[in-house]
Amino acid sequence: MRIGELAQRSGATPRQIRYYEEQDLLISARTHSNYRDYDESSVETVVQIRGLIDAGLSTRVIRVLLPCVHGPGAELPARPDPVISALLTAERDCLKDRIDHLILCLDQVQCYLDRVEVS
Amino acid sequence: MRIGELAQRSGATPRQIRYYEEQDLLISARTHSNYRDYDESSVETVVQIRGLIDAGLSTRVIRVLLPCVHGPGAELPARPDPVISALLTAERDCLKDRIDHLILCLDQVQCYLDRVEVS
DNA sequence: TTGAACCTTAACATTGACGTTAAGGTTCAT
DNA sequence: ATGAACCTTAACGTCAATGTTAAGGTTCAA
Repeated sequence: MRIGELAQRSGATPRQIRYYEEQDLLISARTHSNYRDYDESSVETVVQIRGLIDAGLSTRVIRVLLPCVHGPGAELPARPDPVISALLTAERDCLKDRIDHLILCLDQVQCYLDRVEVS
Repeated sequence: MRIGELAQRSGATPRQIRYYEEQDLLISARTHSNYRDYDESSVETVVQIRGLIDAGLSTRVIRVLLPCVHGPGAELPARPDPVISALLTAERDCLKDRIDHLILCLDQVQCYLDRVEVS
């Protein structure tokens, strides 16, 4: 599929998709006329990226996370890189903190809404 | 306390604190010499703001959330504004999605780390 | 075969959340 | 009473993620 369809189906803009490719989060084949050509799995990938970016992660971090975020069946690196592992461990801790904070925030917002609703 | 102390105790920079004030997330009294003057509760507030911004929320959203995020004992508006409520409801749903996404991501990163660790 | 709707690269513009610098006033220990 | 360490406003710089525009090539239905 071409970039327009991928954009529609993933909820991103073509500009964003091109940017993600530029940042090495995504690759594309090319048609004979140099149009980007995507397969079905790209939709899922772009949705993933959008979710992570919306969650506040940078493309730099996503670049590292993404290969590990394709389900428990994803390919493992032949020789696991300790630098990557350290980076991911740090990022995991960061994610935990972020999640805790958001949950706290969510609870408080919900609490507020409950009180307003009832009154 | 003055801005330097608040910065130290909250873990923010003076620049950030001034920015939050500019964005109406924070207010300050002034000394006779026009220095910003904060009370103890400001520390907590700035920490809150930092957490929310780190979590990916914008100051525009935080401006609405913040009055509702001061614990279950916070003051309720005299006449609850339906526009605010709607905004908060939308933001709550957004937070839920964000949290779900992050948890999924965390699980996958953890799963990856587990597999690398064991090998 | 043409024109509307797509695609390409390149480049400049914008936005949010700051950092940094400049030019000056304040506080306080010595 | 002075100098270091604070504070003020104002303004310009930066960075990531994206919008926007320009100048063109491609596809396809009428």
